[in-house]
Amino acid sequence: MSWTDDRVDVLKKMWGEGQSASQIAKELGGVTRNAVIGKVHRLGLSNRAGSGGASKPAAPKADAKPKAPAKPKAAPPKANELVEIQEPRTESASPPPQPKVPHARRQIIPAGQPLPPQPSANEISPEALRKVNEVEKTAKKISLMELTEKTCKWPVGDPATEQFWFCGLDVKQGKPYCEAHVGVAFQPMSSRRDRRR
DNA sequence: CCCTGATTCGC
DNA sequence: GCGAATCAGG
Repeated sequence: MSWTDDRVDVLKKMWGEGQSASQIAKELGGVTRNAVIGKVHRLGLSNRAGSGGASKPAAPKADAKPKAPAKPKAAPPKANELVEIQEPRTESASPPPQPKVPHARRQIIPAGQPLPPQPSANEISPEALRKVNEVEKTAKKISLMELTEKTCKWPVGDPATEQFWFCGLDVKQGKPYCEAHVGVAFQPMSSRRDRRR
């Protein structure tokens, strides 16, 4: 495969959108992410700015924020616009939505066997715990059979009841759990030491 | 282990 | 110009 004009076009577009080199490579096909990165450099748009020209050495402030949406597809209508703040609580006093699942986390753990890591008296960062609780709401709640090498295997609930499922979110690479659950699963472990090759 | 981009250097 | 190998970091 060679860098035809339109392929370079796709490259530029995607790179501009903040797509990763590997994603671009996948999209294009026939090239590796290395090829993409190499090309990106040769095109001189290594710095996710490219547009405009004015290649500035960039400010020393290397502050990369999580990419801005940047969807200049449609020109934003400007001028006289009234920002109307919709007061969420008008006359429509709809009953409080209760997607609340009969979860209810008891203090006592029924199981008698190798229940999962389940945080005990351990001191886990409140941040991590907060995150987990949040994750449990958005969890995919998959079943045992649906577990794969890439799904969080963090169990929720009591296996003896119907309210039992596995998190199922994307794992945190290598780990058996998603990011949040890895957090409470094993915080310890000495920090990774310098990995020399 | 997975992934990112950056660089190098033989082709 | 190209991109695999390698580097450096998350």
